[in-house]
Amino acid sequence: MLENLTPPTVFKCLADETRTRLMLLIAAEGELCVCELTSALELSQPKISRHLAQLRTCGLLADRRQGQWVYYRLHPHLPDWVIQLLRTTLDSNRHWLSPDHQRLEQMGDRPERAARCCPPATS
Amino acid sequence: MLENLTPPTVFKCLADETRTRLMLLIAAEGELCVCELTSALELSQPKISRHLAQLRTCGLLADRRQGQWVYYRLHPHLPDWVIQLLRTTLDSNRHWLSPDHQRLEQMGDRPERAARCCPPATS
DNA sequence: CCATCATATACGCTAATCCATATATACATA
DNA sequence: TATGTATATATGGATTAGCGTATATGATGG
Repeated sequence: MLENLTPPTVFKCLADETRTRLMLLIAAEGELCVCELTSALELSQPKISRHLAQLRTCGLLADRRQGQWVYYRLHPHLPDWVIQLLRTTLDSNRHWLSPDHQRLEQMGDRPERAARCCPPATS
Repeated sequence: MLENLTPPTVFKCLADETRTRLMLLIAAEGELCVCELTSALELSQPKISRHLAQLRTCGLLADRRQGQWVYYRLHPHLPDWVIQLLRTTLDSNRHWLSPDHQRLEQMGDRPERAARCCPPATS
């Protein structure tokens, strides 16, 4: 699903309120785990998971598992125009995303994100 | 349908190959009539018309009638981030749109576009 | 008026999408 | 191995979206 990122494909991936909120929040924060996204969006875990899987399958998101948590980030090979598109949308719609953002900030017991800042010394 | 242009709304409007092609072609050309779009996209007239109506209803396009032809253009009150989004997408996907563009160029008997360049002298 | 061209809409159908609920998997800790 | 937490998927049903065909509307030129 790498180079199938034509414009309509990308728009279809984003054509759902839940998925747009997920993508913009992740674009703003860099990396978030499923439980953080579930809290921020106040939606059921299966619903969040299903939409994340869809975004992963179409190549917009990448995931990594760290312990019991799975973290999602923008796919590292995302074409530049898609990143620009997300930035533009994000920058002009902070107010629209702010409820999600606030719930994320106020969430207690957010898991530590160790692996990214302390990669293994070898290789 | 003016201020309902939230990100997911916009993405939903664009989440169809025909509508993306229509929007990008219009964004590139400024203004096109239904018959030009039908030729460029090589699709049936009702199909084109139906998608144009959808884009007009959700506020992305505006239309004007000139004689027997109806011209579509980007809606004049489109928020800036939507315009940017279209530009970004267009600039990085010219190759994807080029078959449509070529068929448009090669189309014979394209209607004259008089009204826009020669507005009435009064008012 | 009547015929024609351009465009819009109505109708019936199929296919895709989204959801809630239930269940499965993976990891951690005891 | 057994339990709990985090995440993923399967299933079935309801809604929506898109399509082709047929028809309606609206302007133009006899």
